[in-house]
Amino acid sequence: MSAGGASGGRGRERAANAERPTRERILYEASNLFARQGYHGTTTREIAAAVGVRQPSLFYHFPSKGAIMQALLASDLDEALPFVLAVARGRGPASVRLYRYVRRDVDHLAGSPYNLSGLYTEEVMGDPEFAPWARKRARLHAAVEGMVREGVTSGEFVSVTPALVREAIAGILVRTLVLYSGRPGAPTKLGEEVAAFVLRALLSEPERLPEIRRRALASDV
Amino acid sequence: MSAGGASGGRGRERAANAERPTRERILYEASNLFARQGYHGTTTREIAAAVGVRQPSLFYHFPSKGAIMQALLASDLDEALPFVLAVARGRGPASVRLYRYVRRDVDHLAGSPYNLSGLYTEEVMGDPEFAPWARKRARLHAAVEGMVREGVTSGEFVSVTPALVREAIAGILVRTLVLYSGRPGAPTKLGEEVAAFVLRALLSEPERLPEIRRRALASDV
DNA sequence: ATTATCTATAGATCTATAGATAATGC
DNA sequence: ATTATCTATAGATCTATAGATAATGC
Repeated sequence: MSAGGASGGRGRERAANAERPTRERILYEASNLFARQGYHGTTTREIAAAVGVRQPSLFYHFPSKGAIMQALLASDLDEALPFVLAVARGRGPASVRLYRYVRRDVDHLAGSPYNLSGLYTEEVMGDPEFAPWARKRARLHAAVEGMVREGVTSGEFVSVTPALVREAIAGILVRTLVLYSGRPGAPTKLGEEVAAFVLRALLSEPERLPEIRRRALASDV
Repeated sequence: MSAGGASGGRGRERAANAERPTRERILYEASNLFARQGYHGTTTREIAAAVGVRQPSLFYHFPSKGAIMQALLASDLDEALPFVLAVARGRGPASVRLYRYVRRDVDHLAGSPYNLSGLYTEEVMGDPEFAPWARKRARLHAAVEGMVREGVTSGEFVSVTPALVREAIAGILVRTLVLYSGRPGAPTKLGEEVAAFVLRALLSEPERLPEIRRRALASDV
């Protein structure tokens, strides 16, 4: 992900520094500070200090503080949203598709080089500056809610309030992120465990879980 | 709360205003702004505007912006923590106790006059100014994790990572709060639905849920 | 005298810009 | 010439204090 370069042919950014490019380090340190202190609770001075440069140097790499957040949002949503939409529209039982979504999202989030747990807070999602990402996030949530609703309609899932479950899933993802994002030591089967937790909570016949898990694995390429 | 009469003769707080005391309105409006914009993303000027007073007037009622947050934290934690500790230490199966905790916490949070969903964010819990409340919150989490661990040990619950489930439960509570706190229209059985969701996810024998629910109801006074 | 508000503003930030400086690439 | 950093600082906040003002209670 990092190797290819996000924006085409930059090619000479390692001028005075043989290690990771400053731009990457800004994103990394900012993501950790946003996670711990919130977006508005983090100053550009703190980000710069964590990176080891002076505060104005950030603005050589990003036009504004908000642009740092937007780069982090893009790094997650531009990959996560297409996947969820594809899974949600796919064929097969809602249970298998929801399992695939949860497992993949957890592993993707936990495996990110950044700590993404400060991105999907109300202070960010409710800020007009980030409205385009809030809309993407809403589409993702709608897709999840749709899968839950399908499962309830077909009888695969017990009778639950889809909107409530959608939020519950979002809450689980965000908090497991708080525990494990960016740090090592995350259980290798984190995605499996969280997906199993969610599916057990929903299935009318929980004994189907191993079968669902098998089918989800089979549909990965 | 005490409605109706043109102007009652309670204390002397109704000096120039027959409605709810300014202090209460500050807490109410601040809680909504904190929920939508975060603590650091909300200015004292915005709080004052929502209340309908000038910015410095807030400081007649609270010594600082942080004191507003602390009053909100106290309104929740000073009631929630003793309850969880009592339930966690109580006798009976872990399943019944966890059910009671989740149901009661959800209903308590959703029924609060304030919107409490902006309180338990990292930007607040990680701020040294609110460290005493973060510690109370940590004790609450430890009690929840303890109940999960007991259930796993006794075989009542399937084999899960207690710390992960503790965070998942916290995430579910926070997000359902985002949906329903402060507003009307919350399902009357919100606490029951969320508690059932969590217990289904954990129980080795999900068919025990109705029995657990019955026993939880019975142990309420 | 007490309660509750207001206007005015001090002092401390915080983001972002301007312009200088140094190192590398051609 | 380009890349990347620095110092200095402008301009816009934001929290909190000082002191005036008005209404009510005794």
